[in-house]
Amino acid sequence: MASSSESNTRPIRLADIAKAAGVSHGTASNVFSRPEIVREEVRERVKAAAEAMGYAGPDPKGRLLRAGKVNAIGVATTEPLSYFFDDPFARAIMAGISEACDATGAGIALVSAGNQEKLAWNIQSALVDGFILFCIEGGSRLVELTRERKLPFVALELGFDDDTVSAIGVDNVAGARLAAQHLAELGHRRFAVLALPFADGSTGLVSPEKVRTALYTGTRDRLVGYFEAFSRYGVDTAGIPVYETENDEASTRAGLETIFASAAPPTAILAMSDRIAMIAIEWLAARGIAVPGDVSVVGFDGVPDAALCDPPLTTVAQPIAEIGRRAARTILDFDGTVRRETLGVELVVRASSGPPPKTAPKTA
Amino acid sequence: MASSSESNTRPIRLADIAKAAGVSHGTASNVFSRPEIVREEVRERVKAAAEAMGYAGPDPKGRLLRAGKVNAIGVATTEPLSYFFDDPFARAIMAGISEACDATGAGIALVSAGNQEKLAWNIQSALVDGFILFCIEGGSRLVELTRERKLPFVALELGFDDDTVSAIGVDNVAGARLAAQHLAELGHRRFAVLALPFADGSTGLVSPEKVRTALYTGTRDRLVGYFEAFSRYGVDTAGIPVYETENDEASTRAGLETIFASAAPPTAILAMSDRIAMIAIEWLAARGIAVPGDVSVVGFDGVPDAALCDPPLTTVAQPIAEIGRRAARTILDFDGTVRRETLGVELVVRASSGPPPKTAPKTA
DNA sequence: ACCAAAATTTGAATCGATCCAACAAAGATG
DNA sequence: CATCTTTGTTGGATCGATTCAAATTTTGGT
Repeated sequence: MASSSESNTRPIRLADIAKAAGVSHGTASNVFSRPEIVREEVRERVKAAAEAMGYAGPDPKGRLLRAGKVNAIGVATTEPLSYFFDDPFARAIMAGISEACDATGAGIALVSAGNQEKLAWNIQSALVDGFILFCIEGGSRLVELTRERKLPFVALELGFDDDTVSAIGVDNVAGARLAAQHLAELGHRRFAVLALPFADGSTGLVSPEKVRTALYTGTRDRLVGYFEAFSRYGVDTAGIPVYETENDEASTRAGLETIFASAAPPTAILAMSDRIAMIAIEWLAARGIAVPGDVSVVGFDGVPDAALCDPPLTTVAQPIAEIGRRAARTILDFDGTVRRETLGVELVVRASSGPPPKTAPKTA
Repeated sequence: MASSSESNTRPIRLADIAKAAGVSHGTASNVFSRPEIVREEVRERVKAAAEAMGYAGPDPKGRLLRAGKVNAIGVATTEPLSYFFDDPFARAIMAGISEACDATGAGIALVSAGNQEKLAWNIQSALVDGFILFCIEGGSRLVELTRERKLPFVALELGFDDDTVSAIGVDNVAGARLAAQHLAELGHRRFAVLALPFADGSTGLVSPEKVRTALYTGTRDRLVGYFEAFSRYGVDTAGIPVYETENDEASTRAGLETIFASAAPPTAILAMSDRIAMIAIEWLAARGIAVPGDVSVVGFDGVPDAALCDPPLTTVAQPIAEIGRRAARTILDFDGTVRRETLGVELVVRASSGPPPKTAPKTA
C-alpha cells in the first residue's frame, strides 16, 4: 500500500496535479495565476488535487524563467555582508532603498564578497533585475564585473568619473567648501585634513601629484573644495597636512599621531567622513584635547550617529536616504538611459566646531 | 545592411553563440561551466563568439531552473523592509546571519510586507532555499504562509509553541527570573512590568486570564520568570501592574503614565525589551526621576545600544549574533528534521539598576 | 596500418512554469 | 436552423540553461 500517495521522492510539479485533476497543464496553471477565467467546478477540482498531493504552489523558479523579471534589486559591495547592518552610512542608504522597494513591492538581495573570485561569481549568479553598487574600495572592479551582466546598475558615491555608468552622488566640491569656509569664518587658520582613500591600499601624508592622479574623484573633489575655501581666506594650502586614511580606526589614529606631532598643530580638523571625525573626537578626548575648545572637528556625510556623539558633530550632511531612494528608483524605472545625478549637501553646525583658542592648544 | 548583426531586439542566449561558433550548446555550456574539459582551440572560438556578440554569460535564471538551488536564504518579517536596518535587535541578528552566509558564500534576500496580500505574494515568489522568520507581530500568519512553500524555515524568538516548526530562541523564564531576582536582591519590593504584546493589537494593563491565554509564549514566559522570582522573595505578584505595550514609544509612554499615576509608584521597572527600557529611561529623565536613584530599570535583549545609553542599561543579554548564526546554519545545513534550540541568557549589570531610594520617589 | 583507450563533442531530455493560437461547447441572434 | 458570440479548455512552444549517455575524434602502442 501507499505506492502512489507517498510523494517521498521528488517535489510535485504543476503537471502532476494537472494529470491528477484530469485537466491540461494550461488550465492547471490558470487555476493559480488567473483563477477567475476557469470554471468554478474545474477550479475546485484542481485545488482539491493540489491540496491532496501536497502541492506547494507554482514554483517561482519556473515562473521566473518564463516571466523574465525577478522583482528584486541587488545591492552589492566588496565589503562583507555585515557591512549593510553595521555601517551607519550604509544603513541610512539601505533605509532609503527599502522605502522605494516597499512602495513597489520589490525585494532586496544582498550581494557581497571580499574575495575576488567569489565576488565575481556572486555578481554573475545573483537573481536580480539590476544592481546598486556601493563603490567603496575596489569600486572599479565591482563596476566592471557588474557591467558584464548587462543589467541596469547604478553606482553610489561616484567613485570615478566614467560617464557611461549611471551614478548618484553629491556635490563634493561644494560640500567641502562649506565645511572649510565655516571653520575659516570662525577664525581658524591652521588646518589638517583627514582624507578618504585616494587610491586602493595606501595611507599616509599625500603629495600634490597624488591628489592630481587620485583614483577616487570623490576624495579629490572634497579636497578641491577645502582648498578653494582656504585660498579665498588667504590660507596657504601648501602648508596643510593631508593624511590619507582607510576610513577606519587604525589609519585615522595614525594620521592624528602624525598631524599632532607637528610643532604647530592645527586648530581645526576637516574629516572626509563622519566616521573619521568621530574617531578623531575620541582620540582627542583621550589626550585631553578639548573639542571644540582646543581643536574643532568637522565631518562629512551626516549619518544619524553624528548627532548623538559627544560633542555632537558639525558635518556636511548628504541627503542619504534620498540617495538610496533615487538609486532604487533608477533601477526600478530603468529606461535604458545613463542617469547621473548630483544632489546638494547642507552644512549642519553642531557643537564640535567653534572659534580657535586664544593660545595655541597642547601648550600646557 | 545590418540585418542579422544588429542584436537590438532580445538578449543573446547561449544557443546563439553556440550556433555562431559552430558547436553544440552542450559544448558552449561547458565552455562557461567547466572550461577545462573543452579543447583549447574550441574554447577560444566560443569565447570569441561570445565576446563578439556581447553575450552576458550564462543567465542565472536558466541555470537556476536546472540546478534547483538558489544559494540564498530569505529573511522575512511583517514589518517594512527598513526594519532590518533600523531595529537594533534585528540588526544584531542580521549580523549573525551575515556571518554564516559569508562563510558559505550564500546570499541574503530580504522579504517583507505589512500588507497581508503582498506578504503572501512575496513569500510565495521569493527565490530562496529557505526562510528565517522574524516572528514579531503576526508571527503565526507568517509561519502559515511560509509553511505553504514547503521549504526549510526556522522561526526566531519562539513566538508560539508549535513543535512542528523549527525555532531558535532563548530561555525566557530563566532570563526573566534573573532580572527580577537582581532587583529583589538590591532591595526592591515595589515593581512594575512593561510587557511585550501578549496578543495582536491590544495594549493596556493585563489581567491574569489574559496572561494565561497569551498568544505569544515568549511574552508569557518572561512574565512567568518575573513572577517566580517575586514569589521567592515574598512579593505579592497580584499587586504588580503589568502593562502590555507594542514595543514602541507611544504605548510605552502610555504605560508609564498609567503606572506612575498610582499612589505607590514602583521603585523598579522590568521591561521586556531594551527598546522599552530605553524609552522608559528617557521618559523618567524627562520627568526628573533619577535612574537608578529613584527608579531602577532592567531591560531584556542585550542590544549593543543598551551599553551606550545614559545611564547604561542593566539587561538580560541574549546571544543575539549566535541566534542569527544558528538560524542561518539551520537553513544552510537543512537535514529534514525539526530543530528547536533554546539558548542561555546572561544578566548584564550596568548603571540603570541600584538599591531603592530610602524615601519613596516622586514625593517631592 | 590497425585497434583499444582516452579525450572531446553531440544532441536529446530535463528543470517548472506561462502564454497563446486554436478549438469546443454553450448561448444569443436573425 | 444557421451563424455569431461568449466562455472555457487544450496542447504545443518557449523561457535559458545543464546534464549525460552515446557518438566521434585523437592519441598511443605495436
